[in-house]
Amino acid sequence: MRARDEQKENAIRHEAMKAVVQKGLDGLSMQKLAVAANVSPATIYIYFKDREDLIMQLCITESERMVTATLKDFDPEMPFGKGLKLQWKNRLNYWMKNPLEAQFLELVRNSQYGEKVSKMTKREFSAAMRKFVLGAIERKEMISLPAEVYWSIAFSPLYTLIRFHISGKGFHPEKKYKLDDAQVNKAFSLVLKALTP
Amino acid sequence: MRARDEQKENAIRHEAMKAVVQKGLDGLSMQKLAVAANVSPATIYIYFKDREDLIMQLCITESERMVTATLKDFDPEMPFGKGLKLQWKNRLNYWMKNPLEAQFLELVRNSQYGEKVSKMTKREFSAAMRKFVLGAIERKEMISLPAEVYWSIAFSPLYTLIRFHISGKGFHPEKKYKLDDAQVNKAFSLVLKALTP
DNA sequence: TATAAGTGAATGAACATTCATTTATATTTG
DNA sequence: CAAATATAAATGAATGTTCATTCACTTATA
Repeated sequence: MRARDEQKENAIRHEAMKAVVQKGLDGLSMQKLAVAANVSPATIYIYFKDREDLIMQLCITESERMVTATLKDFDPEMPFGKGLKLQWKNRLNYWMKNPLEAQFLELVRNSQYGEKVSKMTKREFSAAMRKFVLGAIERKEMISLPAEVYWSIAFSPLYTLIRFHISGKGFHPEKKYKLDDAQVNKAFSLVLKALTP
Repeated sequence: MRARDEQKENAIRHEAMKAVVQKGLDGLSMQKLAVAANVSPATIYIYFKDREDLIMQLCITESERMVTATLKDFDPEMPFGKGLKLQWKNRLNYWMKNPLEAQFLELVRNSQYGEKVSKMTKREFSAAMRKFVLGAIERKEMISLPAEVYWSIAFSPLYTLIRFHISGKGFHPEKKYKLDDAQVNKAFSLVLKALTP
């Protein structure tokens, strides 16, 4: 028996994400992907059932990596301020170190496959987040809020800043926008001010 | 001379946005669009140069409608709290009354056409926003912040809540999420708390 | 030597766009 | 006012391209 060449699968996965991020989901052509990954189109179908399966497998792998990165050193029993800060750090870190993968995930989530992807979300993850928030409310470290309102205040400013950074486009058209620690810390302190009693 | 049938153009525009929102940008097929709008494929090319022009024209028309809606009753010299509240109201209103159009714009902005679209953004609009914020800082009604950090706190929670509402998916998988006035007001008050000295 | 990896060429469907005509109507002409 | 004409709207079929996927075959190796 001949063994699978792991490098081939890696090349396919990497070039597929690159194509999607650079040219949109419909820019992912199986024939062009084969050329980019230096394999035959038929080879892709050894590793993936079809085009949709390829996209879904990439999502599954990357979602898991992202969840793992996001939960690094995190404990749902942490004090609120410390836990939220760690969440910001982990999420920011994942984006900065994996911009291609993070953008790929975001693109697919905003696409017609968004439904399918959201069904693969880890239970473990939302459970930890829920426990963290409920504990914080109980201990009066945080005000009581509907989960969606909490999330919108706690994390959407961070993701908005990250998107500004990745695109390089802020509100000063002449120069490239760059997110720095000072801005992250400032935004975080405002969010904390909003969420604490 | 034969006059153009305005209803045909409207049908094309409407069905195009519907297709994009329902099936993604690559789900917009000119031949299927012709069937949906009840015209010949060739007719579409009377009104629009090509597929990309169609998408861009839709963006231009809708961006203008959105800017107009957002600036309704707004004056950059308004007191900060009042002005920000009106902004929230106008933006929320536009989304609730034009979910199809708003989702279309968002989808195209997140796509490979995003670059092109952002170049069409109204000067008038950003000028008004800048004046509003600078005035508020000057009068000490708002803390001084980099524009991007300000925007991320001031508006991204609103858009996040709107996206929850439109998708119907919040953090309770069993029931449909619905954004109500109480939640908007709560989120707004937290944002205001974060941004005021 | 058996088996699965890997291939290049082929297939048929869907795609954006064009073209040779036909159709409706605003304007001109009698 | 009515018939003729000019003009652009509107069309269905056709064009050439690109697409995802398959298949008969070759290659590497356990």
